[in-house]
Amino acid sequence: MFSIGELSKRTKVKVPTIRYYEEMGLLPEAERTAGNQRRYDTAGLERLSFIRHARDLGFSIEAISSLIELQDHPDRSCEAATDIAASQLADVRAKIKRLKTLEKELSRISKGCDGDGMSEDCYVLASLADHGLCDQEH
Amino acid sequence: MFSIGELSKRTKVKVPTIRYYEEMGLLPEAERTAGNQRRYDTAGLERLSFIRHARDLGFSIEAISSLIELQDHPDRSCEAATDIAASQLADVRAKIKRLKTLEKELSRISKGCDGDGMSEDCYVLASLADHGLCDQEH
DNA sequence: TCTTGAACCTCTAGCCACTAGAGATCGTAT
DNA sequence: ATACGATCTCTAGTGGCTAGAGGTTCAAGA
Repeated sequence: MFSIGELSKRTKVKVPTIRYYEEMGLLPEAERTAGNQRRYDTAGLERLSFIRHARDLGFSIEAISSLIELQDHPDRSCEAATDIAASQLADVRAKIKRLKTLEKELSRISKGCDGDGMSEDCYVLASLADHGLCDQEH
Repeated sequence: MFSIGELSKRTKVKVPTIRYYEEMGLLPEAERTAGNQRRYDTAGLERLSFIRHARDLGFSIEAISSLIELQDHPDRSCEAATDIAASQLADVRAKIKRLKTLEKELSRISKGCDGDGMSEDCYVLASLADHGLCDQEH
């Protein structure tokens, strides 16, 4: 049994975040000492590691909630879990696509400036003021 | 002179968002009718278009604030504006990089499942539980 | 001129996933 | 026994809006 600080160190999840996860129902309510401090065992450690890994991969708290539920009901869990992962993947791909469009536009705008600093018309500002100067929609 | 609703239609920025921008200082306080309703002219329209375009490109409210200040002080503005745009570009590129790592990992995890749905060990759940199964850090 | 009714006003609260801080209590080492 | 770091709960703040309540104003039609 170890403290929340120890759990935090081992998982690299900050202490208030652990409490937040408990409040959100991602972690079961921890056992307490006589003095009301939380104590954890390896089960808690594993669950928090799972949560952290999923968060790192961009899964929402809600999605993680679903995944945790699925862990507890192994029948049909794989299909549903794969769905959630696939949806997360689609999300990530959509974000990449959008960001690539932005990258193109921003690098075009940035390059447009001659770096002179003395020109009375700044291409960056002009581009932002007038969407017509853009290559694509974004 | 036109109403906030008209401005909203022309810029495709929602009415509460316009009020929010005013509160945040991105838009100057609008003139008012005798009955306290906001009225705008083309100057307001242009500034809001600028803001919307910059937001679409992912600039933060704070960055836009700086850009607007620069508009009003044309000396040295180009250098500073280019800096802000470059920093935004770097941000976007960093995000793309991170998302690409996630994409790889997620597609690997998703493919790991045989789609059977009957296997007692779900690869998605196993992968999330054990970071050691991952190819890379993320 | 009067009456609708859509558009407007302000204010508060909610979203997500935390983060920060106050002020009090606990646990452990000396 | 004391010190002091770790923990507790609670509230509020972050960014960039969005939603809703409850009240007022504007403009068009009768």
